[in-house]
Amino acid sequence: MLNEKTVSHSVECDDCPIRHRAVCARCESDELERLEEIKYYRSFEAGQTVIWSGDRMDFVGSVVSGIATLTQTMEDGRTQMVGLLLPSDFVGRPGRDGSAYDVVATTDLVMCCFRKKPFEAMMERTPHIAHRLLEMTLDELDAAREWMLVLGRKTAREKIASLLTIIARRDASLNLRASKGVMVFDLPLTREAMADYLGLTLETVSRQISALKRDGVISLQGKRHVTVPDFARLLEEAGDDSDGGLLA
Amino acid sequence: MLNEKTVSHSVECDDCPIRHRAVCARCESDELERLEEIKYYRSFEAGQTVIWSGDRMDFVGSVVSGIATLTQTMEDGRTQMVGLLLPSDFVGRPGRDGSAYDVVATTDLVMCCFRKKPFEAMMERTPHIAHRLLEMTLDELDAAREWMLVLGRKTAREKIASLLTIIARRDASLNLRASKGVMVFDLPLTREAMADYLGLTLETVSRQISALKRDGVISLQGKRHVTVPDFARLLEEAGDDSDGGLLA
DNA sequence: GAAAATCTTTGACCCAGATCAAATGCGCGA
DNA sequence: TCGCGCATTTGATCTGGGTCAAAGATTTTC
Repeated sequence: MLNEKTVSHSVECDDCPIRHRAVCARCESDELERLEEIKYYRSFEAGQTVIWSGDRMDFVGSVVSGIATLTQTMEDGRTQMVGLLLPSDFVGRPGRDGSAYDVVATTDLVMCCFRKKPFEAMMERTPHIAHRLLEMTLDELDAAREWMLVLGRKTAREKIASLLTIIARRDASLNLRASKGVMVFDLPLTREAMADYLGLTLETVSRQISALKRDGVISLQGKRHVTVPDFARLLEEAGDDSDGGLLA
Repeated sequence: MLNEKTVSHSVECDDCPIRHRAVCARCESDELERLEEIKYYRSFEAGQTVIWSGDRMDFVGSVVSGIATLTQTMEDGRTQMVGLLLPSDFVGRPGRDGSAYDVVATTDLVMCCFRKKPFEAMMERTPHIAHRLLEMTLDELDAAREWMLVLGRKTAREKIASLLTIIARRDASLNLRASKGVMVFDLPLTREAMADYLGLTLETVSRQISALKRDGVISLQGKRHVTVPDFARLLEEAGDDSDGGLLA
């Protein structure tokens, strides 16, 4: 049941929902035209693996819509999520052949891809792309380091609150809303995926979510739809001082 | 007792010990000359703070010799190390004013610095620098993600073994030796610093080091000098399959 | 629309690592 | 050489989160 497909109907970059945030964000219209020549779309269904760790990767690309996860696995099966890929995030690494991680679509996913060689060549001639990619990579590095604090030093309750904080923030920024007061959003992850992100077991995730609900920090409609009555309270529970610091 | 000093005696880039690994690695000699005009050296003593989190940073630079740490601290004092800066590693972020982390010299430290504005301007005109910086940032991102697996999923014993693995590898690569068989090196970190890196307490670090010693995985001469009789055995203890994967 | 397959919650118990506390070095200045 | 300060080790005890087990919920399949 392999349902990945290469979509042929071309979409104009001008109308692209991630036009101003992706790796192409800084491109002038002539540069965009050349990118348009080498791009193609791929769709994946929820649950499908986009790339296996160790696989040879002959493309790079951006998430256009949907959500994917980057995961590392030890031989004995322990797994750790090391990245959450949201629309506009970049997948793949110029200058390296294999993927170090599994990339899995957690929702239906559309990606804007470029074959690696032509993209690398284009990057050489187009500082706007290289510059934007550096900026995005530095942001990801900050996010990864922020996450190291979560994994290394926070309690289970703080970890859950931290994850909710991130998802709420990203959802707000995607929908151009402010990150304060009452916030409402959907959890794009199963309890197990949350556990893999947080370095916990799924049972602990479930228990801590119940506890936050009991204490009025959040309320749930169904299993996935979350209401946060007071975002500042959630931040407190996450152990973050009001500043924040995670990338948008 | 502030003993930082700006060293004025200029050192030729050609003779620089990090010439071929730092952000300037790809530069041609004319580019190097222009870099040489805007560079200056700073020295720090062991224990000194190079930059405080939140400080305005008006320079960027490379570690020339010595070791520094990047750490994050929560209001209640919990701290997590998020990076270990070794010779050739880059400090600071073009395009951002403040530092997000504390940078502390753990040994005597020499840095090759550039004022941020001139460096950013130079980066615009010099793709070799931007390209190398992107490459280094991608490597750091890989290292950070590798570390997320350590923090999130490994046991205390595996964490210690993982840290020893990294230090042994980096030491070997710096001294152009192979990462196999018998390895000997110095620990550049106190037990407390190791605990901050690993998300453990210093007592647990001490106990696990004693256990590895008891089991013959390592032996110690003094508190800091380590002998690993069989590196493959140490890798096993770290839970890594033989491949490795951490950056050099 | 009933059965199957998932996903989620909850309970009981256990253990790895934290916490609290006390020695034991070890280097350094007077 | 002595004694003070600091890093480290080791012991005793506690606990947050893991493990094992069993019900619910919710969605999918036919």
